[in-house]
Amino acid sequence: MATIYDVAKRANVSAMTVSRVINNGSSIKESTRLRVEKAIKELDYIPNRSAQSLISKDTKLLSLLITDVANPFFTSIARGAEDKAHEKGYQLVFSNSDENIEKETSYIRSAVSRGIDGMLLTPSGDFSIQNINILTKYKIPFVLVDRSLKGIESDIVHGDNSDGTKKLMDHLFENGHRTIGFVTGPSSISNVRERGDAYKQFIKDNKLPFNEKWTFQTDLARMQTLSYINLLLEASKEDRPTAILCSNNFLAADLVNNMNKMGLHVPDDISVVCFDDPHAIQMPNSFFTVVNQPAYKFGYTGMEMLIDRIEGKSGKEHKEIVYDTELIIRQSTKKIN
Amino acid sequence: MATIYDVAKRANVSAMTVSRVINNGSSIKESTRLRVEKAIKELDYIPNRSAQSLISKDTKLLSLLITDVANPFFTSIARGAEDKAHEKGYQLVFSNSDENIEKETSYIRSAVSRGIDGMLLTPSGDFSIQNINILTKYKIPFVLVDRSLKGIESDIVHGDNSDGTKKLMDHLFENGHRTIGFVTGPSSISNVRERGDAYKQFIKDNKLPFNEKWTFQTDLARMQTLSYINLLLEASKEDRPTAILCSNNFLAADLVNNMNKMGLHVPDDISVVCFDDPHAIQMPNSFFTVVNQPAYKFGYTGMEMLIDRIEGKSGKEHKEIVYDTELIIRQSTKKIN
DNA sequence: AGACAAATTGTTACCGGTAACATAGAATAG
DNA sequence: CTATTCTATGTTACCGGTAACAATTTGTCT
Repeated sequence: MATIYDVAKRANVSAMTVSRVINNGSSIKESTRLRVEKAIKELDYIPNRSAQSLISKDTKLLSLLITDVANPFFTSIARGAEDKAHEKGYQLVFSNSDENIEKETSYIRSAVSRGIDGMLLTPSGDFSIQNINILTKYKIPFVLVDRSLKGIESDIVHGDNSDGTKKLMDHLFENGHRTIGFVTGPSSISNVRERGDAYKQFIKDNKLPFNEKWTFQTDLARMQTLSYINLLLEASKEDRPTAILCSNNFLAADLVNNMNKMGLHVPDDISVVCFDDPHAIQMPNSFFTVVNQPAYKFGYTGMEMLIDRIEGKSGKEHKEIVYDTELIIRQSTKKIN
Repeated sequence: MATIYDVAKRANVSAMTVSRVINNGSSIKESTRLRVEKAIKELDYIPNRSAQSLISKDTKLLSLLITDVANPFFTSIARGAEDKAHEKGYQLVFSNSDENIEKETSYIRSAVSRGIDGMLLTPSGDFSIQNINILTKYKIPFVLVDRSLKGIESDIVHGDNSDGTKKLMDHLFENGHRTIGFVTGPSSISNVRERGDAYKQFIKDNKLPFNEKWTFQTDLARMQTLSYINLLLEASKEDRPTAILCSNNFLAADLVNNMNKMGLHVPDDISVVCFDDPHAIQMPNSFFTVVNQPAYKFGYTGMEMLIDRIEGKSGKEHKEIVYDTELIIRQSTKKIN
């Protein structure tokens, strides 16, 4: 690997002059510049970023910490984030926390160690605050995506969870559903809470029957929807909810896959709706009725906010961007009498 | 940001001793180790990887260069690659080349500049060889995924394209299809060639009618399937293929989406099959009949090969891993008389 | 106790860049 | 024609670690 000294020697100048040529520093004689550029080309010289970072304190490296790229929602975030990062000359390290706080901690520590310039992240839950504190301690700018953190002031991009939930509930209500179940994640996640609150609010506002039993809270990493399904199967048909709201696409896919296995049919036996499309691209014959969030924009805009902050282009106060959701009616819901 | 010298001063030892404690170097007195560890904790010291890399010549950073994370096939590769990388203590920079050679070049150059230890990549096409040469020049280990490169010897993971194509064609043939169209990408991509060859071979072997007209080659980035559909619509029903083989999931989704818009129905008017699922997770009511490749394994195993090579655990000869494909029959195909 | 080996810790130099300051030669001014 | 200011380039030191070697302390053995 050629170093700046190799180039310097070959061009018969000092390393400093080479450095100036590379960073189009001031006052280089044309003939010198040409000689240096020739040497650079001949040696295929590429500057060593570690050495540069050691001085400049920046790395042009950003970190994207999401729970799982395989989830199309996060895939789109990742794609959006990478697009903006690339646009601005940054590169992106990505990590999957799998909703696991230890994994999150370890990723954040290595990101800091690597000297990343900033981080775009979806915290696994409120306990992630301890991890955020590492970032704060090291003065590393960060932007939250999709989930806020109790008591943490920061730039953030997310969707309108209350309104999204309401859209889903409205749709079910308009289709005759009155007993609506709720399958969701751990309440340490802000959007789970917000969606849960909106769900309860809707039930209250519309004086729907409420039975704690039909609310099922599960781990987002290994969703145990089967036990919920067993509960459904044990209940008499009249007691059963006629529709279920899932707070998350993966949960919904898992739920319906398992329902099929157990002989419960969607939407004939029960309607199912959820947040976020379970597929990244537009598909013919899509199944789920969803409230979709502009995940790509989450990533793209979040990254933009992050870079603005890194480059000192944002004010002291923190920005919050809330995107509208869009109801897409498909095959997983059905009108009932 | 605390440095090793800050820790050293606080613990009343030399920087070297701190370094030894961190890397559990030999012979440190227990009392010293404790004192140093205390100082590390108190200062929240995290070693600076740029400084370490400058000496060690490694960065524990790997690069994953794929064409598009948003494509579920690549999403799964990314997830598999990240899992293995994390297991082995590496972090992953990811980039989307979008089948664009210039983008690929620029990504590779910055990866080299960054001092990545190795690269896992899906080259955009045979012209990517010039980019591979940069890696070779800098002696950076790499592993190819999904696509090989004419005349380049390297570690590689991919699926069995010929057999996969044959499975798809067999399925169509068994369902009565005789005139089968082919929608594919540019022939500079190895798997496109292999699938195309297998397609032609099948037609020859089974003495099926062949009409060049029903083979459509398009850019994988902006797929212009509409013009193909217009061709179909112009032809009389008898001349039209009764089934189409797409060499790629995105192409198939785009094709069918556009067909729906134009009033051609799948599978009633025409059957469609393709390589790779257009969704990353198992979905109820999936639409496409596909030949699936174990994309996650592509990423996971590819990364394993890469790390083995980096760490000098692989022999001189290059390894090629070929995975079997799996035919999954769903709704996009139909038996005809 | 003295000699030597082992254990523990320190010193120096260097990795590959660049900031800050220094210097030589050319251009401009008086 | 000398003083002064640019212009172009070089020198030195340092970023934060660690390898290699040096020095000191402690332990072991006869």
